[in-house]
Amino acid sequence: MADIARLAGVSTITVSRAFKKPDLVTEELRTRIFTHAEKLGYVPNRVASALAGAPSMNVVVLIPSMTNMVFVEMLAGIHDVLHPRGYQMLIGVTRYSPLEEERLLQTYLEFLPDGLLLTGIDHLPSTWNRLEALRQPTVHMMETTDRPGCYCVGFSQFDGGYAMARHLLDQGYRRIAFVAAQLDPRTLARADGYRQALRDADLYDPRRELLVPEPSSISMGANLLDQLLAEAPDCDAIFFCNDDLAQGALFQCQRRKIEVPKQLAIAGFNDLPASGWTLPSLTTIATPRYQVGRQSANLLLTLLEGKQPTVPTYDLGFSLVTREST
Amino acid sequence: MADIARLAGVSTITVSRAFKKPDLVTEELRTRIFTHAEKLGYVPNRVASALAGAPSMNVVVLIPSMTNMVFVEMLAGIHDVLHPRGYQMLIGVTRYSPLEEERLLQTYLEFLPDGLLLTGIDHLPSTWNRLEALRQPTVHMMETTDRPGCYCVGFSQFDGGYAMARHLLDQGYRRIAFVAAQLDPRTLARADGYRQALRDADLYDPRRELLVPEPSSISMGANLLDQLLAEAPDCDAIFFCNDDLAQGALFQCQRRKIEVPKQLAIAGFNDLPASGWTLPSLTTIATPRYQVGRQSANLLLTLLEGKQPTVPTYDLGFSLVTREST
DNA sequence: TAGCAAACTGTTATCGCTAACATAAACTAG
DNA sequence: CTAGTTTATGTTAGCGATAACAGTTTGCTA
Repeated sequence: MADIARLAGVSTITVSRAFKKPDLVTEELRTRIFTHAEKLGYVPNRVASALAGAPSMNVVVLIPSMTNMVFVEMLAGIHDVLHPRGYQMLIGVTRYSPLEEERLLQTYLEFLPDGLLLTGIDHLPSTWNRLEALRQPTVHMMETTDRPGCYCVGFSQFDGGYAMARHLLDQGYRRIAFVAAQLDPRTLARADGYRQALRDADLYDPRRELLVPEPSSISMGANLLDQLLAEAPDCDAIFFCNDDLAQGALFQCQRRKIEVPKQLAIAGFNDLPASGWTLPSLTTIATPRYQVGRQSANLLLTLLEGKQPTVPTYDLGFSLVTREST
Repeated sequence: MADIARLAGVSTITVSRAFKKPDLVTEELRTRIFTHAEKLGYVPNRVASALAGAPSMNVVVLIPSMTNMVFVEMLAGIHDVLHPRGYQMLIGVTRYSPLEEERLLQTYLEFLPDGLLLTGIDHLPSTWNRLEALRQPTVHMMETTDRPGCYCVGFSQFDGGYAMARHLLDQGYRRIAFVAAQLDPRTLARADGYRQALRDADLYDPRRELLVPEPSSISMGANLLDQLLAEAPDCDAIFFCNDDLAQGALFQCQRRKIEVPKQLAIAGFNDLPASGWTLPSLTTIATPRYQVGRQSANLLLTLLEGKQPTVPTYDLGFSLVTREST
């Protein structure tokens, strides 16, 4: 920067301004500065920039897992909004642990992020306290809450669970099971929605619930189908907490020659790309995770500009996708 | 830091050392320093640290796409190695464009990364030049090359394509088609492998190739199956350039009541989790993308420590997974 | 045309930390 | 017991940029 300044016959602050606040510098000087910068192969130093008080252009993004497509698509949405605005994501993986989240937060604050994007609203009390003390804005993704002063973008996982259970009831199923793995807060909220719907219809039976803490996957879905049918062979529909499990169950039904939906209905959650193509195609809840990412990033950008968003919470909803499996 | 130093009755450099080079500070002082740091809620400032010459602890990772599970799993591997060592990933998405890659490189260098992880070896000449001029080490992922001074971790995409075509020939198929989308360099290398194998068997026929530049997906796989069978109805096997397309084709075959592999064999590439579960299960090439991520990160760490790795290139290979679809 | 505001550029003082060198104390060898 | 070495800490001087304030010039109004 000093070199450019010397060659262009200006002070370094003018070079700085030519790049960061171009309208404060006359066009002539600006072009002169840019010419010399080009010639010298100048690469601005964001680290120095951040130390001197400019925004670091870093945004911390904490997600539970990087191998779960749902969060990856959310990441893609965030990236598509932040990248054109010059922001970098610092991605942290909490492995579904609030404690790990707290640790990551601690570490990432060292990078002077301009803002934070966290998954979910189930943080440790100490995490909440720290977040409130920060001057950096935070947006919580994938769920909604009424907690005051908390910005979030998501949808009601409970309502999603309720809607699917309601759909199964509407289709005439009466012995509806719920199967879940990777029991994170969102999964549990879906379970609560399911329970409420079945209780409302006076058809709830805890023996038709199968919850395991292991990570979910297609093969886990196949396993859990077998396990559930062994324990509760009379059920006529199974609501899986996500499409991975449901797809695994569908494949296993094909192998076991269980006719879906005739003998057994299968439903999932999330609407992954393959879910419309399986045989039978999978009834599921389509969730707007890419949009959650985009909207969260946009909300954060609003906050970073110091503006007050019109509302603190965006409920992006979900939609029931009725297909052949129910 | 100055506050801690004052309270602990030492100079700031000693505080710095207590954190960064603990063995240079007596245990007594160290505990005194840590106690006060804790009490004050001290959060180190990595930005200042990087400006003063310490490593920035940032590693730039450029991948073509964030919605392709192959690259995401590679990312996961990188993350699993770098995170425990305190490094952050700055993730850039090139959208399969070398030009965009060059631009991203330019931008990310502003963050003073300690090292770079790039996907593939097809960079612009200007990108290669710039990389060679950098003092930061670079590792190229997913492919291998003999280019001198170039570190890479991957496997031969050509050999993968060849191996699958060879497998189909061995199974007795004689009219083997190749279908690809998203024509990136790795896909084209697989195509070359396929061609070579068929030419070696004197069975190559360009009319059985269908290459489209659009992104690949399950539904694209279904489309391309229809398209190929319309143009070349006599083929007895189709080698899809990846499992997404192959899965889409399998689903479409089920719908069209085309018996796989009796009437038509289907093969893919990558071995995605679902590929072992489809009906019929999918013959494919299992690629070590998670391991490529891990090994690349490890190689980079070696270089970051200033050590010379034993070899510049790691060929992690691949394996043919023979299943029901062929 | 005085008087003042707006537009542009410059000066100075950091931001928080660490490299490099300097010093002091403790140890070692012959 | 001296001289050289090691170990532990301190001093000084930046790293490369920007904020805040200070000039200087230009333009406009009455």
